[in-house]
Amino acid sequence: MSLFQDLKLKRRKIDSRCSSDGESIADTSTSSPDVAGPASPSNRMDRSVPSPGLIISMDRMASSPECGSMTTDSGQDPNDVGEGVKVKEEMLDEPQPKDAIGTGYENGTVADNKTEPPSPSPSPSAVVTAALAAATAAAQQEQQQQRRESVVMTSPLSCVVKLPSTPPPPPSSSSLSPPLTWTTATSQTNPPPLRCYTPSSAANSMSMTQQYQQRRQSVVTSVSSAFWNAGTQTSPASTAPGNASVATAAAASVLSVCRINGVRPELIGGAGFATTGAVATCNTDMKPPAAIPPRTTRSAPTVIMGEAGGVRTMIWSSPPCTVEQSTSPASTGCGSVPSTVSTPYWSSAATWSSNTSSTSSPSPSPAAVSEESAAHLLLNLGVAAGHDVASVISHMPGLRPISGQLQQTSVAGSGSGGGSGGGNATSGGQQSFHVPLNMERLWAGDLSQLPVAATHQMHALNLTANTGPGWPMAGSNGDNKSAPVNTYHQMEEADEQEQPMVCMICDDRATGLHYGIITCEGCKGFFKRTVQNRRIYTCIAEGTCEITKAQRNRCQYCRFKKCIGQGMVLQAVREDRMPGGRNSGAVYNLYKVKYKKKRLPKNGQVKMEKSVTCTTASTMTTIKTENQDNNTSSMSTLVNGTILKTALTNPSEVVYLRQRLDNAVSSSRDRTFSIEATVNMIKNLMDCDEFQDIATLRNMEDLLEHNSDLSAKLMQIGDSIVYKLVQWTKRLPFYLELPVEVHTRLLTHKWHELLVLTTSAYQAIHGPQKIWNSNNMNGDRNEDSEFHQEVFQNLCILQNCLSSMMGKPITMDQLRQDVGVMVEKITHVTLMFRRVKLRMEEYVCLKVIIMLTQNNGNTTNELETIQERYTSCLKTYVEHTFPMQPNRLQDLLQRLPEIQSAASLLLESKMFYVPFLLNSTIRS
DNA sequence: CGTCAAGGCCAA
DNA sequence: TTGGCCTTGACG
Repeated sequence: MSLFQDLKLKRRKIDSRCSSDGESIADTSTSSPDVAGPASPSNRMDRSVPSPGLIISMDRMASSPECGSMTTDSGQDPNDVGEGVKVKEEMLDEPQPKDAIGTGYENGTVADNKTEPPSPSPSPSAVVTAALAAATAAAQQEQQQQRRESVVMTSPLSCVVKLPSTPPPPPSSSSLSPPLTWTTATSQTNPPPLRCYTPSSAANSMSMTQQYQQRRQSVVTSVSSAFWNAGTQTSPASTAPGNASVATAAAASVLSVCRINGVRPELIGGAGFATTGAVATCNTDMKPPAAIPPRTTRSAPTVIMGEAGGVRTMIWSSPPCTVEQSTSPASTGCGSVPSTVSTPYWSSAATWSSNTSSTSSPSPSPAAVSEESAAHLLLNLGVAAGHDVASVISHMPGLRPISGQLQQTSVAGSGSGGGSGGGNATSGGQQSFHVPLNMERLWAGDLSQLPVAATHQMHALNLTANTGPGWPMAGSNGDNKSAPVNTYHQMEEADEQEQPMVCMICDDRATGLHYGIITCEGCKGFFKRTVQNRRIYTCIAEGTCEITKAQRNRCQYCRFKKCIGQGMVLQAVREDRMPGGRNSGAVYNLYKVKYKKKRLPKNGQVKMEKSVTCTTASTMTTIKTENQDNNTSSMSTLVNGTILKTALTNPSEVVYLRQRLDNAVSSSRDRTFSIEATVNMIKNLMDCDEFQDIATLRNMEDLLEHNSDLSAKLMQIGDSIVYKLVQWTKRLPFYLELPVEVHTRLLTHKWHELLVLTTSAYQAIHGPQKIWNSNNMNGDRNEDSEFHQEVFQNLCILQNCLSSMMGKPITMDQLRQDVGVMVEKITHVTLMFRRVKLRMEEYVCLKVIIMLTQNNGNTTNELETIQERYTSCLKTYVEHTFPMQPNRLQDLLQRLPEIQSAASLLLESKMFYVPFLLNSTIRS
C-alpha cells in the first residue's frame, strides 16, 4: 500500500474519531471584522486577511488625523518627541522581533550615512531610502508576525500611533526655500532619520504644527499603506461604510452581481485569471492610478461556472491554444498559456458588473449589494470561507450564495463526506458556500484564501487538522509512544489490508494519484477527457448534485466542479498528450497531495514518523538549512515529510510551507526550465508587477501647479514609489524565500535601478513609436538621430516641468550639466529596448535579475540561486520566442550595466528630477 | 529496475 | 461516454 492509501485510511479513522474538527474551524467564523482585538489563533492561518484588530486600528489611523492620541494607550508621552530621531527610536523600540527591524532600516536612515551610496546631495536618496526602509520595516513586521503566527498585530500599528501628537521643536538649521528642500537642505551634521522629518521643511511657509501633521500623516501613510495592503484584498477603508474602495466594490460585484450574458460567472478552477490591479493594490491613501484597469493574465485553461435561467453552465474562458500569438512560447503549451491578456475574467467581470446596471439581465436581477456588505464579504472571505460563510452571508442584505442556496464547494471539497456532495451542507467543516478561488493569486503569494487552502490541503492529504494523540507525529524519539498511538498503530495495521483507498470525488475505489488528487479510474478519465476536449457541461439542477459512485454520471457539471474543487490540476492534463514520464515541476507544484514516493517499508510507519516528527518551530530552520545544503534533497525532504508533518502539527502553516516548497522546487541551480515552466514563472512575475503603476506617477499636475507645497508633493511621490516597490517585492514569488532584511537591503540599494529599468521598459513598450524608428535606409545615422532627438525631447520635457514646478526658468545648459548624461543613458536604454521590441516577459525577468545583482561582491547563495533561476528563465523564453535572435539574451543583459550606470547618476542627481524622469505619461 | 502518473485503447 | 486495463517514460 502506498502512502496515499495510508493517509486516506488514517484520515478516515481520525475523522470518525474526531468529529469536532469542523466545529473548531467554524468557531473562527464568529470573529467579526468589526470587533477589534487580537487575532485569534485561527486567524493565523490567513496570512493576508488582516486581523480584525488590524483592520479597525488601521481604519482609525487612516481616518483620524489624531493618531497621536493613541500614544497614551502605549504609555508614551505625546510630547516626548522632539525630532525625527526620536520617532525612529520609538519605532525601533517597539516590542517587535529583532530581525523584523533588520539592517534595512538602519541602512535606510540618513544617520547611517556610511551605508548610503556616495552622493553630492545625500538627502534625496536617503529620503527615499529612509522611507523605503520605514515602509519595509512595517512590511517586515507584518511578515514576521505572519511567520511567527504570534498575535502581534498591534506592533506595526504601534509604531505609527506612537508618533507624537505635537510637533517637534523647530530645527535650528536651514532656511531654504521649499523648492530646494530636497536638494540642498541636507545637513550632514543633522541628517534626517526619516524623510518626513527633514529639518529643512521648517522653512516651509506652513506652521510647524501643520508641517508636523503632514509629516506624521506621511509616515502614517507610508507605513500603514505598505502594511495593510500587503497581500490583502481589503483595505482599511473597507471597514468604513460608504468608504469602501472602488476595488472592493468591484470585487464584490464580481462575487455577487456579475453576468455574462445573464450567467453569473464563477471561477472554479484552472491557473485562473489573476488580477493584480484594483483589488490587490487600491489604496485610498496612496491613490494609485484609477485609470489603470486591473491587469489580468491567464495561464491555464480556466473554467468559469455560472448560471443562466436556473441552469448551471460551464464556460471555458477561451480556447487556451488560440490565445497566444504565434510568436509566443506558450503556443506549445495550452496548459500554461502566459502573458497576454485575453478576456480577463476579473476585469471583464468588473465590466460586466457595470454593464449589469445598464442592461437588463435575463437572470434574476442582481441584488444591490451595499459597499458595506461587499466589504464585509471580502473581509470574511479568507476567514469564513472555510467555515461558516453562510452565516456571514445571511446577515448581508442583498448577498446570497450562488444558486440561492448552499452548494457544494468549489474550493474545499466535500471534506470527510467523500461522496456526500453538497447536499449535506452542514456537515462538520464542510464548506457549503461557493467562494471564487483565484488559485493563481494564491500561488503567486496572495494567501488570502489560506484557511480554505489549508483546509483543502488537509482534505487533499486525507488528514485532519487534529493533532491529538491519535496521530503519530512525534514518535521518532520515543516520547510519543503513548497508548493511543499504539492503539492507533494496531488499528491501522489491522485496517490497512481491509480498506481500499477511496476516490476523493465519488468514493469509488481509488487507483492512485491522478492530476493532483486521489481518484478512481473513472474520475481520472472523466477529468482527462473534459480537459482535453474542453467540454462544456451544464447542470439542470442547481449545481449541487451529489457525486457518488452511483450518481457520478448523472451530472457532468457537478462532477467536474467537484474535481476542480477537490484540487485536480488542469495543467496536469498534457497538451501534447505525451504518455508516460513525469509532469514538469511547475505542474507538480500545483498538486495538492505530496507524499512519499517510495513505498513504505514493512515497519515504514516508524520511518515515516521520523520524517514528520520535527517540531513545528523548527520547520523553517529545517527548510532553510536544507535549501542551503542541497536543493534536491531538501525538496525531497520537504515533499516527503515537512508538509505532512506541518499538516499534522500546525495546519495553519501548510500553505506557507508549500510556497517554500514551491520555491525550493524551482531553486535548483543549472536547471533548464521547460518552456511551460518558464512561461508560468514569467507569468507569476508579471502578475506581481505594477508596470504602469510605477512608470506613470500620478499627481504630476499637482506637482507642477502648486509649488507652495512642493516638498510635500515630492514626499508623497517618494512615498508612492516606495510603496509600490515594497508591494512589488512582497508579491514576488520568491518573497518568502529570502529573509526580510535581505529584501530590505535589496530595495534600499536597488530602488533606483529598478525605477530606471521600469521607466525605460515602459517607454519602450508603451511609449510612442517614433516615426524615425522605421523605414530608413541609413540605419546608424538614423539611430543616432533618433537618439539625439529623444534626448533633446526628454530634456525639454524636463526643463518645462522643472520650470513650472519651481516657478522660474531653468536653462537647458544647467539641465544638461545636471542630468544630461543621465538622460542620455536612460534614453539609450529606452531606445535599445524599443528597437528590440522588448516584451513584458523579458522586462519582468530583467527586473528581478537586476535587483538580485550584487555589485559589492556580497552575493549570497540564495540570491545567486534565485537570480540564476530567472536568468535561466529569461534565457529559455528568449530562445524559444526569438529563435532567430541568438544574441537577444546577451543584448538584454548588457543593458543592465547601462541601467545601473544611469541609476547611479540618478542617485547623485537632485531628487526632484526623479518624478519627471520616471513619469512616462508626461512624455511624448 | 520498480514505481507511478501520465495517455491510449476499447468493450460496455 | 464511460471506465477498466494497458502502455509509456521520467525518476529514484
